[in-house]
Amino acid sequence: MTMTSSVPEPVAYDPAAIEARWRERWAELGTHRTDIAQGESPFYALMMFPYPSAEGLHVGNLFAFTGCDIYARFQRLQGHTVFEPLGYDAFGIHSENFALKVGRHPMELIPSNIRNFRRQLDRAGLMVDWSKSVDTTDPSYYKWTQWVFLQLHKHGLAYKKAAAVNWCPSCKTVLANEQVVAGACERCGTVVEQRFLEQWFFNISKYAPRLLENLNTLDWSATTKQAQRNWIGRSDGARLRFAVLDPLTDAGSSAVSVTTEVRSGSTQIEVFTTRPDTIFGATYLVLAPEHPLVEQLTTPMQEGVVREYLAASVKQDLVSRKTTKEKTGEFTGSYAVNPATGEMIPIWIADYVLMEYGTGAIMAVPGHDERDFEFAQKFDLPIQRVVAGPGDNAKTPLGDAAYVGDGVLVNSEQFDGLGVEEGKVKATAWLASKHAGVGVTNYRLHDWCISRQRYWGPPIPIIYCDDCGTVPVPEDQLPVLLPNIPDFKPDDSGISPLARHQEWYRVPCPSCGKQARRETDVSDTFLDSAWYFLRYPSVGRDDVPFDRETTKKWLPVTTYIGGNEHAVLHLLYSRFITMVLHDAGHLDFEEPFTKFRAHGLIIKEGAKMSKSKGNVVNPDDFINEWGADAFRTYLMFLGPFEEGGDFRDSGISGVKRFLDRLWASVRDCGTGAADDEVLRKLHATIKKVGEDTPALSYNTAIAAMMEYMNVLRRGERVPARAEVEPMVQMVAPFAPHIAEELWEMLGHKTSVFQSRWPAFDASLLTSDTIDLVVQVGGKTRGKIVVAKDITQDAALAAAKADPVIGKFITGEPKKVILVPGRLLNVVV
RNA sequence: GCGAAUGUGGCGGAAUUGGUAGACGCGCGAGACUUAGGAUCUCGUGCCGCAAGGCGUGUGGGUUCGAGUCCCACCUUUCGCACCA
Repeated sequence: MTMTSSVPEPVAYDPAAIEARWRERWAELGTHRTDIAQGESPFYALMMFPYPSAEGLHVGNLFAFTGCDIYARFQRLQGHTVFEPLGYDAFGIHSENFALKVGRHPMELIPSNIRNFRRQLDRAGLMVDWSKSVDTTDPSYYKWTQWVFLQLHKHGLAYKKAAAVNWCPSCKTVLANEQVVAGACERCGTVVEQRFLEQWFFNISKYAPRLLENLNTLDWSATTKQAQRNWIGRSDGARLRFAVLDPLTDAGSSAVSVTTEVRSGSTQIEVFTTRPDTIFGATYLVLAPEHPLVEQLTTPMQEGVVREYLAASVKQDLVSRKTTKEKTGEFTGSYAVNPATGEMIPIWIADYVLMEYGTGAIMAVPGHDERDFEFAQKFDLPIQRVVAGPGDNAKTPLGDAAYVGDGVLVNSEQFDGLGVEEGKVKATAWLASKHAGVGVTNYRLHDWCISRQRYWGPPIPIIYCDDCGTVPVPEDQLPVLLPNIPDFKPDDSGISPLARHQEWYRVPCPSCGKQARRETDVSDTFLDSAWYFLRYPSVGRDDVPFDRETTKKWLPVTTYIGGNEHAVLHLLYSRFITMVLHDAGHLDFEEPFTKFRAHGLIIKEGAKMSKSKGNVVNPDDFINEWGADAFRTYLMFLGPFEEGGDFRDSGISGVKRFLDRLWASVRDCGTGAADDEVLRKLHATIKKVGEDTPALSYNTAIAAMMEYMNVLRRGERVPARAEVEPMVQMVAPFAPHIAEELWEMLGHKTSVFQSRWPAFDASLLTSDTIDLVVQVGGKTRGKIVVAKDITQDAALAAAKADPVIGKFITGEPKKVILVPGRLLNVVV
């Protein structure tokens, strides 16, 4: 070292130069490549792959990726072989709509978007192994997406049916239920219409019980699990059968004598209820307008009004149907028999009953269901109390609202006096014994419609042959390439743009060789992303979607970090596809993500960042001005990772100052012995950062390192090398470029990420004396320095002797409480 | 309506099992060094008060020697689901 005489200008921290240098070195040395075959102690750190938009990387993307990257880098310092891949989810309506808007073809737009994303991602300092990336629009990828479809088809889990589907008139495509938000298209906000189209569905509802059950075994964010539980929507109840009276014979006469036995052979209406205990209060039935029995049950007298009602309800869009509180309906003219009371009850139709749920028919118990009550009031139908709440009896009038609370059954013959829960069980058993019902569990989860009448997706690998019917494309003929067509704009026909291209869809039948035609719909983007994590480790293998041995070694994913906006879409579909592939013998695990953590949202000035608000932060600008290390660290410092935080432009300066000080500390550090007090703080910091980082408590980990820096440099002291070296390792996951540079400055020849996380010396963290807090009458009055194991009497004496505290202790204490190592409370 | 969160200085946010509320950072104030400072460093910074002291974690009660933390009743904001029988 050259010193004294002419003092040389100290080398300042120059993020731009350092970061460029380490980007190159990492690429050169392949630092971020994971040896998939040799990996010992494999650790698969997954982040949700982005949609490569034309706008480029969003701060929200970087927040998520950085959080995952820190976790992954920390695990690497713990000695794991970490695999951190990233790819692009580039198919889908979003890309296609954008391409249409700017008048370019997605096939040329997406690659340029990806290049831009890659440029931005490279600057962020992620430890991503780019040799194992995926692009869902690449035939070498979607070949296997089509393969996944074929596996479902092979196992009877993919089927085609004409169904009322959600149709977005603006995007001109079918939407999954999950993509309809409050009756409007999730993407463009247009009100969704009902249409009847032939669609491919995946039978995910069959897996509902398992998807629900398995949640208990997963280490996932509680909010995410809860969202999935709600979405799967289990409810326990019963299916009950109501015999319909023959309108010609029974209903015509005024003195109807009805047997309480359900007569076999007669028309029956099956309902689903969660309240079989209230069967004695069922005073009418309601069918959904689309219910198949409506036509048969409508009497000639009611035909006119029913028809009118049906016509109106079909026209009505789903929004008003699903959100209007005002009840509407019509009487069909027919009656059914309440199997419990034997009474004749009218059958109505109303659109507050949904065909998609349960059986599409309900028994109405207006006394104990708010919706039924409202309907009964409006149409003057009988309301019967069968549950008595506290203070009520069988005769207490219901007033102006249904009673939905707990209580005991009344007006229910042999069930009178039973509690609601017991009543459910006994009533179900009784009805079952009369062959009028059976206890069942119902799920809200619907089958997954995967057909999209659009262009920008993987063609569904199916061929229709007049002789052979629906024929799956043989696996050895995959991929079914998406043709490059100029006219990819969808129209109103409900038919995919691919259907305009005979040269593409006309193919020989794989089975008989006769002229046949391809399915012209493409599959939902969520199918692309439902299996991508299986592909990463096996990227490069063209013969299999995922290599058996590699998959065994690397999956399930060790830790998945992503946004909670995918709690019920992507995450549920991924679990489903994994389960199916497991059942088909392709995987030996059935849950793809052992641990999942949802990160929070970055907001700005109290609002979500959006172009319309003009509060979008461009990561490039910040990285140019402050460096990627400061930007990363700031993103993690502004709030708890799992909650997100408020991005303030001025906040980053504090983090930059911290890195400047760290830089100067290493640059100037001496070879002398470490100071004892500093060393104690260092080891406490190693402990804290080592605990907070894997807990994703990044903000407090950074705060702890800042605190240490304050101690380290207090009074402009020159730190010792031993005091700063572990600090470089601790900061490395957060600010990898500067850490590498400082590590090198300290004389190391290999990457800091080849080192091991510093160990802390527990013996340095304990001391013989402690600061004992003294309270008098519960109020804190000060603290005294005493021996760690001081007795209560000695502590009291010391407190009395303290000039400040002592004056509060007047007279003989009533009570003295010593919490060893913490505090003394003197009650006077 | 149902479900899940949330509420702490001027601001973002810290606080083991109940045990010094406000760590860390921004901002702000004072000072040092400077031709200069939007650089750097030092000190200060919850509120009221000259002080002693008092008051302070959405509101109102409660338990406790002691409550941001536990219990009861409300209120705020956010997110998810929403006529799911």
